[in-house]
Amino acid sequence: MDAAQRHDDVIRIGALEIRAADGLVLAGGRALTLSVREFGLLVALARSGGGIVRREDLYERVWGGELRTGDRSIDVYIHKLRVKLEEALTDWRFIHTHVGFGYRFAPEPSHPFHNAATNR
Amino acid sequence: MDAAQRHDDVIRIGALEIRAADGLVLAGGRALTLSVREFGLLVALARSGGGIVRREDLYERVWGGELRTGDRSIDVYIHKLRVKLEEALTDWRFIHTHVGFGYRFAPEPSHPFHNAATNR
DNA sequence: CAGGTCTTTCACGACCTGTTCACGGCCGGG
DNA sequence: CCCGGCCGTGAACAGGTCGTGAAAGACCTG
Repeated sequence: MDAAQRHDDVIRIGALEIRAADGLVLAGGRALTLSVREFGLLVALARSGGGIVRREDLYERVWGGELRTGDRSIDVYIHKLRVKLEEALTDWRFIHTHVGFGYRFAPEPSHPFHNAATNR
Repeated sequence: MDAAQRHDDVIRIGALEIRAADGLVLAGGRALTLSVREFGLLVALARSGGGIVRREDLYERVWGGELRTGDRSIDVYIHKLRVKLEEALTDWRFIHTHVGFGYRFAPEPSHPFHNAATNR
């Protein structure tokens, strides 16, 4: 049950509670202050059931229209979201980058209990 | 609605779950971080039903085009995949080399027992 | 208008990737 | 033995992708 659980328009993931209808996000009970883009991005990610969402799809769902080559809006807002989430729920990481694929939303402890940092 | 949950695109082999559509691979529940080539190679292997895949075929399916003589890309990425799989699922070997023929994908315990006790 | 907030764009740098080399082990044939 | 083909593996390299801080626009509100 750490996976996304859709209940009408209330999404619960980890210590996050997203009320899509109200435009409200609770992190561990406290309300987050998000901008429109930040909120849209969060909802789009949270609704993807832990799968990887391609940047093109994210852009289309949140911004509408097609993602132009060179547009870095997504990166910037992913960053902003990460900062706010991290600020609210320390030692949890929600947004994971999959280079060349897109982003994945899932709660994972930020401390690597079994370090696997061997990239390459 | 979010088209994300498609069972026809999910391959399950041993403790591996490959969501070909999402570009996502779960090893024992945890998400694996693969590059595009690594993922393509894994999918190509996993879709071969445990049979041996010739290097020429692998190259054509993953890289596209013909395998040039002297090209060692496949070897390198087979290695990278092995490392990541092994790191995620110790004591299981998935990629088996058949010298002169190609590679075969199947979960086998890394410590070969000759007992009949081995189920599958 | 003036000030504040939200978005987009820019610039720089760190990290990631795919490819190619280089070296060495394994193995069967001469 | 020695050789040559085949494969494992570490490393170098060039280019691409992504993270991030800050500037430049847009927008909204009184």
